[in-house]
Amino acid sequence: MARIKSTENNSKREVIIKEASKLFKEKGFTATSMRDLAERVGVEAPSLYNHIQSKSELLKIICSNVGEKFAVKIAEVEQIEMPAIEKVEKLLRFHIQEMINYYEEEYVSGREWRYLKDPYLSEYREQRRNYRKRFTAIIQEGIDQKEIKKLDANTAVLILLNAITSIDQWHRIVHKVSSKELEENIVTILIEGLRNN
Amino acid sequence: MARIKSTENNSKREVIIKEASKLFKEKGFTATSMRDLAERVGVEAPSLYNHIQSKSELLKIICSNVGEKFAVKIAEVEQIEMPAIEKVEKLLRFHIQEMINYYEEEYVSGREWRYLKDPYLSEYREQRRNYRKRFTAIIQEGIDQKEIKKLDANTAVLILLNAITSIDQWHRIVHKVSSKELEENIVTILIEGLRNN
DNA sequence: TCAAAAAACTAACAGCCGTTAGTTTTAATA
DNA sequence: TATTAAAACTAACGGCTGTTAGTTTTTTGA
Repeated sequence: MARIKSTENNSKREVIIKEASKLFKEKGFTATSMRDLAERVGVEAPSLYNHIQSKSELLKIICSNVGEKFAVKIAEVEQIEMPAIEKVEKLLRFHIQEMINYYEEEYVSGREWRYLKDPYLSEYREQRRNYRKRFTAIIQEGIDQKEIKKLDANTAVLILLNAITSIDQWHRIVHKVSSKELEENIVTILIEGLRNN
Repeated sequence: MARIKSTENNSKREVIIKEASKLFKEKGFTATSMRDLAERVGVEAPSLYNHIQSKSELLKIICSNVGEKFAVKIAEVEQIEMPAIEKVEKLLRFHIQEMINYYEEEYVSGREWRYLKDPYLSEYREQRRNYRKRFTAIIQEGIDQKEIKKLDANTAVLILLNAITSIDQWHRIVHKVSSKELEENIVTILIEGLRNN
């Protein structure tokens, strides 16, 4: 009979995933070895395989957790009735908060996803495409409503997303300015850049 | 007696560096093997070592070429007498042009530099710090002159630089919109975001 | 307390890595 | 054309990779 997994088991798995996120962020996915990871967890490398299937699975878990969150968020924002520019602002603030609170996971899912293996690679690519497409539609709506400057919506989305998600010095800024101030700074630059005055 | 290196020799070395840039961009530095590179160049792996010293040296060359360009450019911009916001615009346009014309090298130097080995790693880090510092000073000048909104200059610099240099889909946008239009879109969003109206 | 399951361990695998040594072929120079 | 340097080749190295097999230890549940 299959036993219910104990909380100890679950939390160990989570420790591994958390530690993998940190290492993948620090050294990059390819440059991180299972022996590196094992050392951080305090165990020999083969023991990891009692909790996970493969190195690749770790990346997959990290990426799909993040992907799922953004899929949920954009669906939520789409349904609210508000000006497009405010929807954009809502999404930006969400991105910033996620970066502040789940920095390693966000960073890894943003920059190391290309080391996913098929079929997960294709899935993740599709998920990203889908997210960008829906974000682009919101921006286009804002342009049509003259809330947002006339510009190429695709370009705008790439600029916005990359401006936030690919900063590898969050810790440095967050130490210097408060996270609230940081959020306001970013939103100011990017939203005022879009807004049609 | 040392012979003068033939142009054939020089161009071969350049071919290797160019091909390395493409591969490091495509697969990442760590995931690229010397055998991969050799295959692209049309040669066996050990033959590469007649032209270069190590894999690491390739990354160093790519990064320091890019770094040098930006060091020269910011020194040039600093010496021109013009409003700070226009200096920022000049730098942004330069970044965009470099991304359009030397995409692989820019991408690699922006995202793979962390795999440099000391002492090059420290050098490069210092060079980046220096560049950001001088860029920050220009933005601070703009804030003091009330050309630029009151915000944290450090944050602003990170946002600006990352917005442009970490886009991994340049080819996709450049195919859709002309490079001139692309430049104007980006400058519009980012400069209007900074400008104090 | 005893049986069973979970999770740790050691040993080892096949394969790839960057690179060197030594040799042969190609190309340039006198 | 003969000499010499440059650049290609093959073979091989020590080391690291993710992972499996098999075994021992620890923890769990009755």
